Amino acid sequence: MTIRTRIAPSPTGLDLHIGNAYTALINSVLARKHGGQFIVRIEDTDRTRLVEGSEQKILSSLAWLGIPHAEGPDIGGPYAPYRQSERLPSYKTYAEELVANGHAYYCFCTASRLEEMRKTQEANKLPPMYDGLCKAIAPDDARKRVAAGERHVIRMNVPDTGVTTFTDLIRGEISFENKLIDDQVLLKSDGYPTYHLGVVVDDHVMNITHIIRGEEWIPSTPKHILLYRFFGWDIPNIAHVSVLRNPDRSKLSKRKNPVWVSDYRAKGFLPEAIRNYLAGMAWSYPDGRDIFSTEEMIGVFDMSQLKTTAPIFDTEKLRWVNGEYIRNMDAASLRSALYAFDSRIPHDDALTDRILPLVAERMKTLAEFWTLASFFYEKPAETEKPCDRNICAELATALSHAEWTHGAMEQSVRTLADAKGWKAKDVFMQLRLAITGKTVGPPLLESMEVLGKEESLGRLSRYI
RNA sequence: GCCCCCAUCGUCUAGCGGCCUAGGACGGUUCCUUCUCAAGGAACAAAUCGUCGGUCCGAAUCCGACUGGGGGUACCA
Repeated sequence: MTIRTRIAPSPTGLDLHIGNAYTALINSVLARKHGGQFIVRIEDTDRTRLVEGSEQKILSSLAWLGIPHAEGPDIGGPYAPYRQSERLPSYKTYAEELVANGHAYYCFCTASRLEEMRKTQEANKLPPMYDGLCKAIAPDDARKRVAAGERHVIRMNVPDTGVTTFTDLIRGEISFENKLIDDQVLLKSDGYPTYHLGVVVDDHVMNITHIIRGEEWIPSTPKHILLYRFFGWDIPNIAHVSVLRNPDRSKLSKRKNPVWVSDYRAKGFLPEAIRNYLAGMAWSYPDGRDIFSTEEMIGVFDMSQLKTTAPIFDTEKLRWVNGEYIRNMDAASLRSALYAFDSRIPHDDALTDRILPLVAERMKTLAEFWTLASFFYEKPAETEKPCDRNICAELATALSHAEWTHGAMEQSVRTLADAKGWKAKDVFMQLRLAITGKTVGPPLLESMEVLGKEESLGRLSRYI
């Protein structure tokens, strides 16, 4: 049997959540390792939280990240449609089937009654659960009320005795007492399924073999197990990966951290670096190295080695990983990544290729290119510190006679400093300020070589 | 409240009963290199393996309790 995995994001955010990217990567790696398929299914069943354009963002971020899918709403596939809002009749049929054989029932309770019920339960320190009022309605009566158009939902009929157990691929056996499982709503009054019905039906119908999702879903898994049993379906393999956390240890949230993939893209992170970092959050490379490609990961990936502890998303380490990738990139790739990232960079390949060796090892993100290299393109408006007129004048004279190579220029600067009894360090700093406008940056003389004699001396002369 | 998951340096982790006086990486500190900043090299600091009990000749590794952290408790996913 071919392995089929999936992610099922709901289009309720601005973009692909980094946590979704993390589970997507793991799902994708497992499928690829076994020559299977990784699919994307959009779970747009919450009409109130739907965000315009979210689905497109999710799909494009997934593509940008380099996590390709075999089937999805954008490219179709043998199990289309891949958008739950387009599969409504299916859920209704399955829910009705459950009602017919007693595993679910119609519920006519209003929102206000449910709210009151919960308040009472809370006051009495009871777990907030549906009290089963509508379960007592005779099936014929319930059917008549539905036929008459009364507003209703369909709830699953959870047995009130026994234990539901499942084996998590990375956590082992997990059990829940049935009496603590709520009679979950399966079909909402607007005709849309809840997550629980939708996910079970579609995972079955789409032949998903491995469900890999965040650990926040562990408590609802017994409901899903029960549904598989009610339907008489085989239960797929299930694994819950840890959630990513904020530095304060709470679940990663947009209030405390950037959570959208586009945030990281905008900050100048590379997709391969993000994938590498995310992979390291979930799993350790067998030989302990921190830098590895997704292809290398696929080669040695083992589900049972997935982490059980929820890691803190460490932006510093991500920056380091990104820097490693930038340093190891070939010039052409880095060049085009930069052009795509920052529109201010002129598409002058020859010039870019002369600048890159000077700045690439100083960058941790693509965004840092401009802060490091803008002086190559724009005359610095003013320096951070005032330049010494006398030193600048002497430098201009000395350099105007020097051969325009960094070696010769260095000789000339050092000779001047010696002759005048100035500290070479100070002279270099004056020159740096005059040329680049900053106290830090790429190697000065090499930079001046790129800038050219005329431009360099021109900048220097402004301070004379 | 109730249910569930988790627990090794600040952070990410290696470790799956003896190889551990606990190894690596990020970050930090110091030094080398050096025209600045990086990168690179060297070194240092940093974990009584959450606590307490067991099991065992032997436990970071197995079991239990507790504590701590996290998650879930919706006609949200």
